[in-house]
Amino acid sequence: MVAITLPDGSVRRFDRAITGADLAADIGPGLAKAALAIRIDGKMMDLLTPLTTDANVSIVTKKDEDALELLRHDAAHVMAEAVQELFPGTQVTIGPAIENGFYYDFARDQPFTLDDLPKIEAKMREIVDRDEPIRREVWDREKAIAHFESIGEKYKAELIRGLPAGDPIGIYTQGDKWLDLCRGPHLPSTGKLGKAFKLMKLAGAYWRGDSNNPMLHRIYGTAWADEKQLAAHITMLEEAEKRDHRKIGQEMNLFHLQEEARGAVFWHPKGWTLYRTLLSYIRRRLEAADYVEVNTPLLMDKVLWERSGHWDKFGAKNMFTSESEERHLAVKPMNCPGHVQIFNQGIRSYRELPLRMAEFGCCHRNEPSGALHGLMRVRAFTQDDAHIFCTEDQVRGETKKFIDLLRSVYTDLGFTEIRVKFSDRPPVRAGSDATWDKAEAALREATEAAGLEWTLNPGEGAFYGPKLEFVLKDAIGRDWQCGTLQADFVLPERLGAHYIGEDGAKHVPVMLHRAILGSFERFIGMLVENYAGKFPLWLAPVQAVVCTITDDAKPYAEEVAAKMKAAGLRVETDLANEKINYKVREHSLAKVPVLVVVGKKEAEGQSVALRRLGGQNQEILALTEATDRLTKEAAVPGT
RNA sequence: GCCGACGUAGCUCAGGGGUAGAGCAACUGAUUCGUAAUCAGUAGGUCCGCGGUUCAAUUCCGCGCGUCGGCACCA
Repeated sequence: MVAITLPDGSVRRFDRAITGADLAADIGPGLAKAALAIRIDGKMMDLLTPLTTDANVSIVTKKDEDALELLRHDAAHVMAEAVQELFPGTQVTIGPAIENGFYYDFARDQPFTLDDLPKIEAKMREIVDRDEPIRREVWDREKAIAHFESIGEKYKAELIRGLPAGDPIGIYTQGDKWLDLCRGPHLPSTGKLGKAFKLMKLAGAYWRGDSNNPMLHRIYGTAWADEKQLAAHITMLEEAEKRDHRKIGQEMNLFHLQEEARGAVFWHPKGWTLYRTLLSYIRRRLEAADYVEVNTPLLMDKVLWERSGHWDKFGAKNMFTSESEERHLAVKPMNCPGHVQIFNQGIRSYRELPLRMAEFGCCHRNEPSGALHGLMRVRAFTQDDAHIFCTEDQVRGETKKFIDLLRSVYTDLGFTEIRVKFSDRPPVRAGSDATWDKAEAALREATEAAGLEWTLNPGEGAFYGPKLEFVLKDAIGRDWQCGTLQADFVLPERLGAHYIGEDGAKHVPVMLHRAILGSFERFIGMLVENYAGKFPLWLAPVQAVVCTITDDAKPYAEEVAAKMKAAGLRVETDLANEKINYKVREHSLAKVPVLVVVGKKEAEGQSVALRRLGGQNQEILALTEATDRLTKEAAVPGT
C-alpha cells in the first residue's frame, strides 16, 4: 500500500505498484494526456518512475514553469536524433537545456551550413509526429562504454568513463533505434514536445569547454510550451536587436570604431557629452563619499608589473609594451600598482586610513580579437577605479559603504536589478592559502553584513583576491560585469605598502579594489541599451532642439536657444526650411527628449511649444517658465 | 585565438564574368507650411585588400584584414 499526497493535500492510496502515469490517469483522463513528468518530494522525475513508497507527488504539465526546462532538454535530444538521421556518422556529445532553449554539440568533419537548419527542423517535426516512446534504462558501465565505442561514439564513451564509479548509467531510448546517455528526466514520448521550437544559430564550441580540445559544431535552438510563447520570444529578440548600442551609437552619432584602432573608441561630440556627463556625475559622488582623486602614468617600467605579479599572469600576451632608452615599458592594464606608488610616498599613519584613492584611469589590455564587442569589450578603456587602503577592521565598514554607494549610483542610472556574483580563489593565484582564507572570509562577512545577496562563481576571483562582481544584462540578455569590489591582502605586501599602526609598528594595509561603472565604455554601452537611446534629460547629449515653423521665426528661435543654453541646457536649433512634421519626425528618430517649437504665435508672445519625445501633445509655456522647468528637470541626480 | 557567416554610395540594402543600382542622407532650386517624411533636380563608388583563373573579375578560387554570432579568454 502506498499513500500519495497531492499538492492540494488530498491523499490517494494504491495497493498495487503504480507509476506517475498511472497516478495521472487515476486523477483524470485530461491530466493523463497533459502529464509530462512528476515531481516526487519536489524532485522532477520521469512520468514512468514507479512510486514504491509514500510520497508527495505532483504532476508536471506544460503549464508548470519548470516544464520548460524539460521540454528544452527533450528538444535537444530530438534534434540529436534528427541530425544523426540526416547526417550519418555525426557523433553526439552533450546537449543541455539553457535559458530560452537548448543546444547540442556535434562532432563532425564537415561543418553544418545555415541551409541545414530548416532540414533538421523539419526532421525534428517528423520525430515529434512519430511520437516515439522515450524510456529510461540503466546499463552496466562496461556494456555502455562498449556499445558507444562499437557505434563510433567516442565522446559518449569518454563521458561514461568520466562518471563517478557507482553512478548508475542512465540510457534513454527514443523510439526503437536511437538512444543517448542522459541523467534525465525526460518526457514520456517525443510527441509531448510539441512544435513550438526553432533552430536559431550555428556556432563552434570546444569539447568540454577547453580550448586545447577539438572544436565541435553547436546548434542552438529555442523551445517553448506553445507557439504563442515562441512568437513572443522571437519578437522580443527582434526588439532587443534594435536596442543594440552599436546600432544606436551609429544612429545617434555617439561614437565609431575602425580597424586602424581595433578595440578603441572614437567618441563623437554627442557620445563624448554623454561620457563627460557621466564622469562628472561619478566624480561628484566620489567626492561626496570622501575619495581623493589622483592620476598616474600610462607608461611605466615593466619591472613594476613583474613585482606586482601582473606580468607573470598577463604580461606577454595581454599587455602592450614599448622600449625607450633601454627600458622596457608597459602600458598600464590597470591602475592599482600606480596607486600603491602614491600610497608609498612618505610615511603613512593609521590615522590616514581608510584612504580612498580614485582615478579615472585609462587602461589598455590586448584582449583576444574574438572577445572584442562594440563598447562592451574593448582594448582601451577608462575605469572609474579606486583603491581603498584600510586596516582589516575597516574592511567590513568600507564594503558596506561601497555597496550603498554603488546601489545609489545604479538607481540614479536606471538600473534597479543588479545581480551579484562572489568569485573565490582561482586555480592560478598569488598569496598563501591562509591569506586567501582570510580575504574570502572578510569579503564574505562584509557582503553579508551589507545585506547583499549573491551567487557563487567558483574559481573566478582575481589572482590577488576574491571579488564581488556586479553584473548587468545587455539588450539580448548577455551578462557583463560592471561594478566590482575585490579584497586584496596580497598586492600591498608585494609592492611594499605599509603604515604605522597605533602600536608604533609597521603594518601592511588591506587594499580594496573597486569600480562602480567598471569602465565608461562598457557602462555607456549598457546605458544605451537599457534606455534604448532614450536617455533621461540629464544624460541626453542633446536635451532640446528649437525648431522653427517658418523662416520668420528664425531670430526668435535663436534667442530661445541662446537663453536656454545660458541656463545650462544642451540645446540645438533646427532652422531649416522644412515642414514641422518633418522636423518632429527627424528629431524624434534622433531620440531628442524635448522639442521646442516656435512659430509666429510664439515669437509674438515670448512663448514656446514643448513637445516630449514619444508624446502626442504640446504644451505652450512662457519662455522663462519653460527654461526654468527644463533646467530643473535636467538637474543631475543628487545635486 | 578557434569554428562559421558576412564585407557593394555617409546609412539601409538590391544586383551580378563584359568596370554598378534603389531608398534615405548630402547639395541646388521651388515651396513658408502648426507637431512623425513637400516637390523637382544635382552630385556621390579602388564593389574591404592582395594574389590567382580568364580575352575580361566587383562577381569564380586562394590568402589576408575587418565585422557579426558563438566558443575560449576577461586583472
